[in-house]
Amino acid sequence: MAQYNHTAIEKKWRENWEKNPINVNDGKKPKYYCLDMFPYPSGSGLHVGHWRGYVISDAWSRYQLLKGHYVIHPMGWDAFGLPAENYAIKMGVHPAKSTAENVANIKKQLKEIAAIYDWDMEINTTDPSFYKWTQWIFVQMFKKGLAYEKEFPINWCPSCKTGLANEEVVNGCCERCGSPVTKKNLRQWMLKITAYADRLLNDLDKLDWPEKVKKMQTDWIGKSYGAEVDFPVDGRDEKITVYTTRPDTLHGATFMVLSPEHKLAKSLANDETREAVEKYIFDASMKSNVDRMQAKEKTGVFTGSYAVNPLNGKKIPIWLSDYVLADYGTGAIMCVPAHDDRDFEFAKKFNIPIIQVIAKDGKEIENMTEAYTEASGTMINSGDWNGMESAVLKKEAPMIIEKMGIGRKTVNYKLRDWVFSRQRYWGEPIPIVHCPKCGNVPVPEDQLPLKLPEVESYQPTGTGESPLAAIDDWVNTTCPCCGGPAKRETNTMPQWAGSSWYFLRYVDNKNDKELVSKEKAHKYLPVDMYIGGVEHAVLHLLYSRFYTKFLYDIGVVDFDEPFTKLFNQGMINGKNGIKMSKSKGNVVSPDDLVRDYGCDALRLYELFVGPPELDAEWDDRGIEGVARFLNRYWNLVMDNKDKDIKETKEMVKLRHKLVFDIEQRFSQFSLNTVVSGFMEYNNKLIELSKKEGGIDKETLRTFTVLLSPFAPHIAEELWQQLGGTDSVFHSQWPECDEEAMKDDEVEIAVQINGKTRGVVSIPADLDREEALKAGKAVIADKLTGNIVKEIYVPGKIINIVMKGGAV
RNA sequence: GCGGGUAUGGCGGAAUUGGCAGACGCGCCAGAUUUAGGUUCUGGUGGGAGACCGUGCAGGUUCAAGUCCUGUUACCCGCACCA
Repeated sequence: MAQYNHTAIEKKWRENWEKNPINVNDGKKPKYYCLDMFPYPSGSGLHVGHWRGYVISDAWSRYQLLKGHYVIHPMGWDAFGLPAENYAIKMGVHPAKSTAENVANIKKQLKEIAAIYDWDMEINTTDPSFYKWTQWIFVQMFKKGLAYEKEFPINWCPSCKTGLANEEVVNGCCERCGSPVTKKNLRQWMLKITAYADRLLNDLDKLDWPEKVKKMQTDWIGKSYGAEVDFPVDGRDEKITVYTTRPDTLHGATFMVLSPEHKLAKSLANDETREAVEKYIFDASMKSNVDRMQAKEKTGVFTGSYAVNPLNGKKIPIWLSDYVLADYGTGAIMCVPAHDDRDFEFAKKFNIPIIQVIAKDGKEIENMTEAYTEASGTMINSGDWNGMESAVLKKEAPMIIEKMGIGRKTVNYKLRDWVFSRQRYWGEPIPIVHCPKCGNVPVPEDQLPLKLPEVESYQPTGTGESPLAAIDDWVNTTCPCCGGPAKRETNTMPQWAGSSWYFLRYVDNKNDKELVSKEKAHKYLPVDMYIGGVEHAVLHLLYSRFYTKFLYDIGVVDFDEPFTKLFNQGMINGKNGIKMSKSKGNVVSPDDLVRDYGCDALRLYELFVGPPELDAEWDDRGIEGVARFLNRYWNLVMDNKDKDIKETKEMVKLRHKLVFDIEQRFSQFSLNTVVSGFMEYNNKLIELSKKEGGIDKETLRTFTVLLSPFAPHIAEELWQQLGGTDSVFHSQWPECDEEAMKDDEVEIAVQINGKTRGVVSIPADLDREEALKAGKAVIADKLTGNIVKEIYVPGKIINIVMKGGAV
């Protein structure tokens, strides 16, 4: 058997498409924007796992192209930030240099995929013409009061020597390097993402995104409804306000706990408790996130002061404990040990009374061993509230409290404002000038971009100052407002700054007047399909939504959600599900596979390896299967292209079934079964061709068009071989005629008591009586009992329910 | 602890959504071609001599369950003292 020469064919068409682009904007076709999450130019290059997402998005893009769209399918580089900078430091070169080299290398590798990227749209976040607009957006946010300065203890990565956003801390460790995160008191630039919390939450409903991601964002925003209650401090003027979601249990509060960072914490101590209180506060300040999270047992210290329950006047002790977070709610809680697990544990440990206020199963629990946390049951031990249903009271209590003047209804969010400055070199300089007279003044827009200066030592200092702070003649400047001496902000932006809006820039990447023209934004955006890994669920994907909403508010774009549909592809792992990494030595490079089997075969195998949304294990041997398939299909077409086979009914039927199956699976994103479908139908065609002496050209052309989004080179070549004059990608995606694929005869199973005993071939529309007769004839010898019931589902099954007799 | 996912041959995985479980591929076995190996081609391949048994486990609904319901186990992922 002949072998097709993938090397020659792929080279031929690669060059041809370069000269005659297949995806052209004629201004008439509807647009379809299919976007990949852009890569950061790492030094280790692409492995087969990276290919997967790019192959999925390219197959989808070509499918949209064949369906008559002008497809926006761009690619660019997320080149600022920690990974790029850490790599540069490791290699001992300037990040600008290593980044440029890595971009060139990955671009070369990316071209091997043969995706229909429009390289005229290419962007790079480190390009001043790009980050001019990243800075511009920051200035707009500053003007609207959404970018502000604040000094407080932030998450600090001692290894990366920079502050981190909440979203960048994973299990108490740095998202990038895995080092345990500590706290550091630093002056920071913050973005007020919390101002958008409700919109970010509510608008999730409009998105066609995986439920998992929506859920992660919902949880991250963490909206809760409850009440603030003011507890006077006994014998003093101050009040301590607590936040609770269970105001119904207010009568059961037997103590109060403040976080050690609470502003009243120290002052609540008396001469007896002062030493212990100050020690506890100091110890807590020394603990890292990881220590604090991993604490197995609750710790705490009594302050010596009491609060007064405003509802019933009872005095309750005030404690300090680090299980209360300083920056959530009010940093203080009322504790109802009978109805909260944590409070229960704390009360048990420190012998604090436990008062049950909700009856469980109608009664009070004797010898309580765990908290009763359900909001269901009748109120007891609750004064006026006795006899009410806790579920009802839970909703009404905030209003009752508000009327009494002892508190108010309120909502809370887990979402915090975004720590936006980094004490690193390789990022966009924050375009702010600190003037002793005028305060913080943004760099005037006509002076943007504020270029990142050349620096001798770009290594992080670890002092909380960025390396830029060492460049005196850059730091010292004049105030744009008053002209007096002033200093530049020396922190840089996080990597997420550029990636939060890059997708807007592709469609107008050379515009030096605007971030994107209104006209183009309206015409080409938002993104219809966004493809990438799930790891950005609460990082990039949340930040991008925030940026888009802001740009919508200031009139830059006319939509407020950036990505209409999102698809998360699964990861590709090495043997035994071990993540591919250089250190494990299990990285599979696509380069050799392309050389040996061809780009088309690798593209198919990337999809065939498993359901695209699930993780998969890479096994090199599997690629042989798709390579064999391509070769068999090649031979089938080459054998038949010069024969003049007339189409038979059988061929027409098969053709329409093929179109139906592929279309259905493709549109549902079941790409692994699309590939198996090609194999299945190829086998059927080969069989049919043997039976009938060949296959008609129309069927082969149809198959070839369907195959083209997946294996573009071989499809293009065979399309020409079958007489195509224009590119296969300028042909039409075939449509299925459901009438034409209907079978006259169907094979259906004949069962006795649900167990298959035979198969009968009958006309598809045969009536019940006839069908049952035919079915029973097949299994006549087994019908030895009394027939109780006969089931016939046309096209599906015959089932004879029988009592007695040998089955 | 809370939330989500997964469980089917030796392996990766199919199953038109309740209708012949194991499509398709890998691997394996046999045969053909070849001096031989590789490639390619043809056939076979869940278990069991068998009646039959088989979709993590135990029940249930149904004429019929991988699919629906109840309970349960294991693994993976996300969040994690958010009051």
